[in-house]
Amino acid sequence: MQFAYMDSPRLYNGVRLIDRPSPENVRRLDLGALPMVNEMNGRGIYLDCEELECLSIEIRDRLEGLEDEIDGMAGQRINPESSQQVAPLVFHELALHPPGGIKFTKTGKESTVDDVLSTIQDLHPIVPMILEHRGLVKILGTYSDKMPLLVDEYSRVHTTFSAVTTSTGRLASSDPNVQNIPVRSVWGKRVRDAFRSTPIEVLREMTPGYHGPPTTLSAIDLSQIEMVWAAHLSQDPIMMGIFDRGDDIHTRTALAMMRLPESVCCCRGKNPDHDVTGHGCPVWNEFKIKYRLPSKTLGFGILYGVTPKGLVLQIAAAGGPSWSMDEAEEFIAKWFGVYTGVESWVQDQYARARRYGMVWCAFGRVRYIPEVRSMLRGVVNAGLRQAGNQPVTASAQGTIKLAMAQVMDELVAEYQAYNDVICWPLLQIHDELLFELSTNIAEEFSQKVHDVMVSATPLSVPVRAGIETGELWGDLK
DNA sequence: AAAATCTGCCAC
DNA sequence: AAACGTGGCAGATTTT
Ligand SMILES: Nc1nc2c(ncn2[C@H]2C[C@H](O)[C@@H](COP(=O)(O)OP(=O)(O)OP(=O)(O)O)O2)c(=O)[nH]1
Ligand SMILES: [Mn+2]
Repeated sequence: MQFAYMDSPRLYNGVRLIDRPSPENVRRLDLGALPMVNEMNGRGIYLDCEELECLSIEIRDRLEGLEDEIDGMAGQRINPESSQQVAPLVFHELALHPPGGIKFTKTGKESTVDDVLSTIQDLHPIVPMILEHRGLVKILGTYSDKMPLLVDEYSRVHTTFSAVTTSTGRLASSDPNVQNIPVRSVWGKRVRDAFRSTPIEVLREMTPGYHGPPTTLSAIDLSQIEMVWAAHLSQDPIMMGIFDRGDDIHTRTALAMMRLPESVCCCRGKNPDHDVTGHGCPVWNEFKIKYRLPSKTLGFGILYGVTPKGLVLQIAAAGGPSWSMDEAEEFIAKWFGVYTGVESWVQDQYARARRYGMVWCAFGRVRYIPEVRSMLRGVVNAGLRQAGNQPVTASAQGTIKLAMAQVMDELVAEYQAYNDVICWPLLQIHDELLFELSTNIAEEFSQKVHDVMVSATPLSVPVRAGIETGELWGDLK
């Protein structure tokens, strides 16, 4: 005899989609992901230290030149890393005025954060040099100088993934953090290029008796995963329609931001001349970097409660068009006007936070939101934004954690049992899994991982994922 | 001199 | 940055 209500079907390890707080369910979910987490922590990823040492030398060289030029223009010795030296120089001695006015840090000092400086970088050549200096020091200090100090005897970097650190069910990576290896800047990408598949001679050293082929890296990345979950959770028909058609929401946002007609992005496959969304299109790569990337930030920003003021500053910092607050407000309203179901779902989360002092994700992972009881509006609003964010982010983590469990138990176990086959889970980067694989099994294994990832959580819309394979991590894009 | 804080920036 | 969210880390500055 069945009960009258529908139990949600059990997914891998008996985990369920369940719309109420459920610590038992979350426990199953998290414990299931641990075997792969442990495997990753123990295995490490090969790092080409010589490559990074060369990079460090080049960066130091560039830094010296920059420092000379900066000092020359400033007319004094100045440390570009010291915001307390940079602020008086650019805002007062050089009298450069940000369009949005000088901003202040919470302790009342003049802020020289990138977002502000980039709005005045055309006013004086010293500004872009300060910004470049900061970027290079960051890469040098955090990555190219530091990482080689952390490798083991086989030149592998072992991070520590923690599953009990975040309030959203994400993993955290530390010592070193491998979830923020640069990828967006030209210099930064060279850091990522130093993470690569193990040279065959090192492989044989690590794995005596290995007679298989060399290895390659393979990354499987969930597509627009939080937007997909937002569509599923809210059941918004427009957003669901986008994913049902296999469309790309970040690209659509980009086109809207550029104020191009809908027809441009709806003509996919029909009018190749104007179809900037087609991957075969020669302008696609440029489009992706110049417009799709900022549109990701824009779309997630709106979904997670960006204010008109915040949006204006965000667009300006990205070097985009100069919008008024009214225009930003209108864009946000228009976005929620299109995805009305998402707007009401977000409002439901706010109401839930206010009533219960907590929200929960589709797996029953709870986040307490005590901020809603504060007397301070700013604190309350921050709490409400967290309330809108956690259910989406935590649900998306459910998808990848289930995949990690199933891939480890079923696929990695199988392939590691074969002779002369390397099948190593290396890293998890929130919605992406990185493996090192013998080249002869790379394609079929990656395809199987892909299939597990996209079917781990059956949603109202298709979950998609991309596979990229290559020797260098930096090549997987 | 070491510890704590502030500010800034890398990624998803 | 006062107000998209989640993290970790480093250099400068301040406190102990
Ligand atoms: N709130 C917020 N979340 C972000 C931001 N950037 C990334 N995320 C979250 C949401 C994404 O779904 C998830 C994975 O990041 P990705 O860079 O892979 O973006 P996404 O998967 O949406 O697009 P993709 O098709 O992979 O290019 O991380 C951001 O700027 N703000
Ligand atoms: Mn992704």
